[in-house]
Amino acid sequence: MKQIIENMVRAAARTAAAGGMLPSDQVPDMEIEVPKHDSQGDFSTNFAMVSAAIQKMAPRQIAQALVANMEPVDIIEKIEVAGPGFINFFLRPAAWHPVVDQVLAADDRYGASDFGKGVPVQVEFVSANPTGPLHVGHGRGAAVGDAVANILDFAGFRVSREYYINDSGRQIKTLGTSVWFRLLALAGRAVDFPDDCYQGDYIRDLARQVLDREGPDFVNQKEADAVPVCARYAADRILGEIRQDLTDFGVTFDRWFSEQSLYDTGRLHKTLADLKAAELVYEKDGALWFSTRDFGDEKDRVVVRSNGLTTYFASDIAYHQEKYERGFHRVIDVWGADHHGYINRLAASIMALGKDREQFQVILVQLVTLLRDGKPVQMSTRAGEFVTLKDIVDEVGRDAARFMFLSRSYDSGLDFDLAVAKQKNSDNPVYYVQYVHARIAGILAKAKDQGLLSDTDFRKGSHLSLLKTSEEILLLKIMADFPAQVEKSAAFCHPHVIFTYLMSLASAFHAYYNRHKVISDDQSLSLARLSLVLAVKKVIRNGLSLLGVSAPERM
RNA sequence: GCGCCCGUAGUCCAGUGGAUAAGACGUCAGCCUCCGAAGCUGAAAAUCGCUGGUUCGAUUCCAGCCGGGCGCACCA
Repeated sequence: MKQIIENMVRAAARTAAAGGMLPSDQVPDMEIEVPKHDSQGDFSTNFAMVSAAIQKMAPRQIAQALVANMEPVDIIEKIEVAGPGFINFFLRPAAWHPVVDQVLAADDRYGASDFGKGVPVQVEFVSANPTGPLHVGHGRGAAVGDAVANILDFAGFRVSREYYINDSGRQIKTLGTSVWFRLLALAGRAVDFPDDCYQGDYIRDLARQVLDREGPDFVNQKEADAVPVCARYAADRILGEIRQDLTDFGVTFDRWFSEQSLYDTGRLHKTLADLKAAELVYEKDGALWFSTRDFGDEKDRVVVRSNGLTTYFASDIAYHQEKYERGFHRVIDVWGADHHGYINRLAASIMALGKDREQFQVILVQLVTLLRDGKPVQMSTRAGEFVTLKDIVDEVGRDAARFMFLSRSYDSGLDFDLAVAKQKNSDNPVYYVQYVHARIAGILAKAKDQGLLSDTDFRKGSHLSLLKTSEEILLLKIMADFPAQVEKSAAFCHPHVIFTYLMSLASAFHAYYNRHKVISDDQSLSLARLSLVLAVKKVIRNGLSLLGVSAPERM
């Protein structure tokens, strides 16, 4: 549609220049956009304003000259010059009717595109340490990462979802120590539980399991031998629960990547060798430093400590290098906002190893503040005081939780009030959208009872010209806009664009529903309207599915 | 001190250069003999944090302030 109008404008500019009504035939960087108000037409262009400098004429005069030389195509009802020099195009209802057939034909692919041109993209998200259950913050990251992956996939990228398991290093050792000490206490030994260990009840449960498994003699092991056993067992169990919680949240991964495997396969070693060969590292104070400063970082970073151990940063460099070697052209990491200080060094290392800055992107998800009756809930993983993702899914449901997490830009902090989210009835926006789907399902069921529906009825589209009320035209316009919204959402990796879109489509439908009867004595009109609402139902479903939210037939 | 994110109605927020700043919650006034009222219609409510700059045009871009959140390890 925009293309048609742009072509008309370009043609008019040529004609006007040839006829001497415009000094120049130069076409500037104009935009065809959808105005905010109905009174400003269906589309408008700023051609005249951006041409003022070139043409050396007042914008309104340019606009008049252009309109005088325009040959409107048949879907155009009228063209006006307005405001400072906008040219507004008003379309006939018939211009919008084809969208119904487009939706019905494309079905669950309506809105999909080849925008991404099959470029392989990896989205790595959640990647929580297997030292405790997932909490609310992880939930938001999971919802965002999964939705971004869905949207990119729908927009024509080749997407792979990955979870990076930090199963090596100090936190895992701390986990093992925590379990070990709880285990000793269970066995009746007098121990001082270290302050820097994890204190949650789940540690006690794990200790009990290890004790049952290993037998009573296990307490006589040396700490150095026992801790790794505890650590491995605990990490495996916790990871299994994380996986289950994510599955229950509707999130699955194509691959779970182990940090430890970077050591085991020699990948990390190879990366360090590469860095040395490329002279990107140097020794100072007994440690090995990466000159990330040369690539935009504030300072250089240590990759091998003076005690000989590699840093977490070193694993991350190897891991990301490995990602690109697997063929991903773009890598997107979803992180909590508290890790933002880490972006520059990782980006620096990626650029140092020969990739473009654009190939690496971090989605920073701002903090979730969990509230209960308006008051913040204090949380600490170490102290074992937190509301888990599982708790939330159990309480408010998967759909409501996901919709809530995606309701606003991840650039903003989010207040998640359990008391409000628990209300399973009115206030939750997810029901507002799902209700549209269920309502339409009800209408279609009724139509079927009355024998109004058959497969062929929807294909012909011959009755669509009967759709001409303002509410119907609005629905058609909004549906026609869906592919563009998906593309925008994909281009910026912003799932909330889909949220906002769904709210506006739902609002338009509810208004229509209250004003007009879909099924009436007029069979042709009924068929046209049934086609319309069936299309709406499909678009709602497609949008919800991008956010990982179900579209129920009944509620 | 340095860096990142955010300042838009009483509250939560959408809006990456355009014409009258969108929606939700809350408030007020209405709508079910009729396809699901988890819905709809209407009203009141915003000097878009402040000051400059770029532009024909700035809530949007730039700079500097002010306020809030989060980071600044040879931890992960």
